[in-house]
Amino acid sequence: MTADHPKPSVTVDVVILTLRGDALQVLLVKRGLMPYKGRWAIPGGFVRIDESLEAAARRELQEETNVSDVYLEQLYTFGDPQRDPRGRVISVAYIALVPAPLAVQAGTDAREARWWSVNNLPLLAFDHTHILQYALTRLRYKIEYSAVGFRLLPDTFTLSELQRAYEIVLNEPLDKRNFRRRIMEAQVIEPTGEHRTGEGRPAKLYRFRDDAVAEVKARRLFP
Amino acid sequence: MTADHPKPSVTVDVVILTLRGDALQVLLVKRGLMPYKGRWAIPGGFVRIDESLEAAARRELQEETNVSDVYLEQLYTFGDPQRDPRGRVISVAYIALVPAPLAVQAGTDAREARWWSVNNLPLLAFDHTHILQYALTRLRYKIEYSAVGFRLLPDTFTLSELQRAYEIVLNEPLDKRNFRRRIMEAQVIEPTGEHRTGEGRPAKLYRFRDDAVAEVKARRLFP
DNA sequence: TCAAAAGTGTTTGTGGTACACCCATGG
DNA sequence: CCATGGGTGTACCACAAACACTTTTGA
Repeated sequence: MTADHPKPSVTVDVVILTLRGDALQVLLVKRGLMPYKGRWAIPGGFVRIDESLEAAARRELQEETNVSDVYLEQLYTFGDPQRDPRGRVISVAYIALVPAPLAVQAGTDAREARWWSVNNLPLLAFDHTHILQYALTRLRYKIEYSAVGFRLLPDTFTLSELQRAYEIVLNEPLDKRNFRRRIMEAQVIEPTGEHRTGEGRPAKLYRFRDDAVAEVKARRLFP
Repeated sequence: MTADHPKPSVTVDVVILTLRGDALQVLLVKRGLMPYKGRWAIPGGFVRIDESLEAAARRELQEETNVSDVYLEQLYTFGDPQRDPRGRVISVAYIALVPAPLAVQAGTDAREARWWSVNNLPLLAFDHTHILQYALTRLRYKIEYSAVGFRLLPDTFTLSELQRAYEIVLNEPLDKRNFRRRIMEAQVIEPTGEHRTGEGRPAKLYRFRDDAVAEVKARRLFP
């Protein structure tokens, strides 16, 4: 094999999302080099020749956040020939969901990196605005019929915290009783036996059940 | 830019599906070269340096089937370093849905190409069995909540033909009255005014309405 | 007039949605 | 004892699923 034609470069870009301060936030890095120097961008980098795509994505994630064992899903591959002015670069984009409190300080290296609310984003480099919008569409869609919402929370959480997470992602208020009933019926969480104390009545803590069937069938368009 | 590290090769592979003889069928080509010489494979090829991924997929599709204007959707990108024994090859896989009667003879060039029922497949080259299974899962999933099923039928069709298409893809029988009621309520098709004559009572012909809202919201896991 | 496929309504059950009050704790 | 957030049940409505017979044509 080994085509005699020129090969494109392949990168992975990882849309890292978390919940912070009642908002869905995304981690962006400031570009220090041309092109788009000074613009904010989705973190990413070249795929090494002997590393799988997911491994490359996890490596980028680790470099930026120091967290591992997070939800990671391939989003889409962007391959427009004009998307990078330097030449042909194909980007395999991933979504990562980081539990809220683990999303501590980002950017251990020299690069400037910070969290941005998805409701208040800067101008991004390359086609990254497009990639990010696609990621948000996918997340909002997926959270409705699977249990990815849990991946935005720590191991244990209260039902109110879980409901709040769903409300932030879906950007709409949810009914407390209906929310609780459905989530209990779905049997995707179990009580830890602990309680979280604070202002007001202490709340039961729950954890996600790893053995749970976390998907629900879509309503059929046709019977 | 242009990394100084070695670059992977990038191919597109197109899972071309159609309905033939009451079965869902996929177009496969027989490999004439090593590796996997003599094995059947999903048609594909290298992405040219100045061509988008979708353009590459359409080019492959055209080379194999001589049809254009068909449904084409990016499926997933497969990038395991070991998936091709010749070296690092990343494959961006697409699904194409070809209308039943247009799916005429495939393979204009010297290569051997033929349709295979997805229920009776040969041993495939590379990780193509995996790619194909993933494509079928996606199709079956998607046909339940969107209107892609129409893309397997010609421009005009009867309700019985449409129902049969759904039954084949979903691999389960559907109730005739419920099927007709729902599809009419969804307002995704309209009568052409013509009839198809044959054995038994002539059937009304319908066409798909391009302006139709062809997606349905998934049932929420949580309210 | 028979075979073959097209076409058509109703009933019953389940699940979704809307809605308001009492409980446990800390200050 | 009061403020704060946690926790609980029911009634109504809409949609999904199950089900069998009549109609139209060609042979």
